[in-house]
Amino acid sequence: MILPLQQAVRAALRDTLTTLYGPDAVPATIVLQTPPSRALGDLASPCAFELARSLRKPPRAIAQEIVAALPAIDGIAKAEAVGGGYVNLFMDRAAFLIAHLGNTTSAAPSGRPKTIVEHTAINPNKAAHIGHLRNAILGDTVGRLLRFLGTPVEIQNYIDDTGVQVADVVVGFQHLEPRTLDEVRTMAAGTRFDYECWDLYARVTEWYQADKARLAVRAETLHAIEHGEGESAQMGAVIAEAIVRCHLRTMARLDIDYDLLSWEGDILRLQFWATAFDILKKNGTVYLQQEGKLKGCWVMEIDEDVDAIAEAPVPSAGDAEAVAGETDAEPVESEANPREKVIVRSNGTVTYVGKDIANQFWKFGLLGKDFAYRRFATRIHGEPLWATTTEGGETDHPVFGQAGTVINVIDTRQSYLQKLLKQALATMGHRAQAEQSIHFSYEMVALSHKTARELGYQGEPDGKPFVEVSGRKGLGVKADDLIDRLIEKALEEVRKRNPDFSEADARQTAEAIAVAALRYFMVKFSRTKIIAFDIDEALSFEGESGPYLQYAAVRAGNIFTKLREREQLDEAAVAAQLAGLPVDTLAPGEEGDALWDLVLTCARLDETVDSAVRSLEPSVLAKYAFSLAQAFSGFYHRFPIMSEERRDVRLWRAAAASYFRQQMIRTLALMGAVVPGRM
RNA sequence: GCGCCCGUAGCUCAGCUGGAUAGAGCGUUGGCCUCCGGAGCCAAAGGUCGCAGGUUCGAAUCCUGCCGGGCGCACCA
Repeated sequence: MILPLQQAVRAALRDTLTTLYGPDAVPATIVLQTPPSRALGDLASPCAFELARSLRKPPRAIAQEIVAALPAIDGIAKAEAVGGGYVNLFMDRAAFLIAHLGNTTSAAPSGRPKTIVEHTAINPNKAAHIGHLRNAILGDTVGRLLRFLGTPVEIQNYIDDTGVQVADVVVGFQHLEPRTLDEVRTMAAGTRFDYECWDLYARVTEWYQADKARLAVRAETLHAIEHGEGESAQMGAVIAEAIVRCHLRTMARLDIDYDLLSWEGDILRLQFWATAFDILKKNGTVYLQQEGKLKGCWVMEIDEDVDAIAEAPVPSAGDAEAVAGETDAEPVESEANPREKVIVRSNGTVTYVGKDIANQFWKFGLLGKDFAYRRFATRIHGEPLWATTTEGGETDHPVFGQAGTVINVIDTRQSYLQKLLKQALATMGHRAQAEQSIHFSYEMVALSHKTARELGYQGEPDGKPFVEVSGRKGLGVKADDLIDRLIEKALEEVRKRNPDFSEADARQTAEAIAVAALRYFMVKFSRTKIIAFDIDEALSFEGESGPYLQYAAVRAGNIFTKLREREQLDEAAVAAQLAGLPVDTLAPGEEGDALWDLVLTCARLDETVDSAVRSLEPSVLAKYAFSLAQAFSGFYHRFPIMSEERRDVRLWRAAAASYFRQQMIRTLALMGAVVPGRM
């Protein structure tokens, strides 16, 4: 909300500097910052420091000249030269609060093209775990942030239904259990099919390890699935679809859902790859290697300096899952010949990179082909969830794809391949799309040693600071287990504090708290930080946590509950009465500064979202949310409202509380959390 | 070997495009519930910002080189 004001201030400063010192002296960008305390002002410019050298004058003198020459700015009450040479500006407090209270209009729909955000993309062969939660929560939050700014967003979830991971579970059912297709169908209809597959998948991994020759079974099965042949393929389809529905249920618990599920099988069957392959061959990006160990493969040369293509990282699609290497990693490659990446194997099958290129082409509307679409399920708020399909489908589907920007949420271990993808796009002449292909990368979620031990993991003490989650080994915290434990813990607290709650109310409140706790936890670390997941830390509802944010908002709400009971005053009435009040309460001084500090913090939501989107860093919003709650909690304890006798003071304080509640509700909504009535 | 990421208080992390005494949570110590809910508030203790150079009026922040740790560099996804 103070963004427009900042623009006005910058413009005024620029004009003033030009008048005083000539156009050459004006810095390219006028830096504005926030003074460390409200008593020092609301906005500060250190421009006098920059000018000091060229003007050969002390910064303080320059600051004074600027202040004297600065024209009146709407919304700014006064300017001062402070300290060694800062130009500090003070806002008109009362006018600002009155103007912003109750104003929750977010950015108007911009004319910007659609942004596709692809996230989740869990292999449909087992239950979701905490690593997948980080992906989905980050992706969902980015989508919300973009929408807040008025950008049209399409959320996609890529389903790798034809990969080895599904094949492995098919192998498990066919060779370890063994089960018939019908038996698997029956199991798949159960509620915890994803958990059953979790265990089976781990057993299959052990089965392979016991005898490497068994890997041939996997190869056969994978081939059958890729070609849609026989019972293996049917079983794979049954498994994938059932597991996807499990994942959707899990994510829905966190208020995460999707516009479209794109199935890899459809990409294969519709031969999206063949189309992309033609283009790649035609311009030489991909060529047939005639000799060496890659003889017979279609390969792409790897440009070591891919970053030259664009600033932003890379695009992709595909599965965000790491497959733990089962053979020892062979680091260095052999000869010094240019490095090549296999796109089509010598047996004619396409690698992940190839499929990804085709998918990325489609997302930008560059493929000249489209999927058919079917209704797959009903979304959380009632709209249909669409899925791609190969043939038939329904005609009344929305337009999918054709985005201006594509953000793929995939963990950082895939950065190398994402780079290749981006390079491929650029090489094929789609520079703009290459630049708008953004790899939203984040570090993995591992387990703290303590939590790993609690899960029964007795690994060799390898000295590493954390234990890696591994779907293959079945080592990890399942998403639903974690959510259940969070709800359980929240329920205990809610019952203790609200013995009068009905069972349903208590349950609903506990769920809201659990969601806030989990989502805040996953978003509060910056993307580049490895989360060593610790169950006790995640279950904490104190300090920097989601429930702390909700609690602050609930308390603000309680104030208005009381005001309504005792004075028939609601938030709108408070806002309406401010205009005629004396403004002494807001005047500089202990209370005025504290109250104003809270108001100004509340006002920073818009610029915070802006900054979070520009840096693609949701933790910026989380940190803001926490500081917002802290600001209110401190204020709440220092300045009581109900017991304050002076009417004007009481109303100004109530106005600040109301503004806080409004902004905290919006902030939490951006993080997919709600504020319960009581907690 | 090459590439990317991390290294800030005992622990986990913030620190925006360089700027005013380096912040928070947890933990520790000590206070605060006849008064809008203690999932809270206040206070104290605790830091060579990995190391060394450089740029700058000014560096946790930018550049270079080291040191320590993680990840990646497959005809796997």
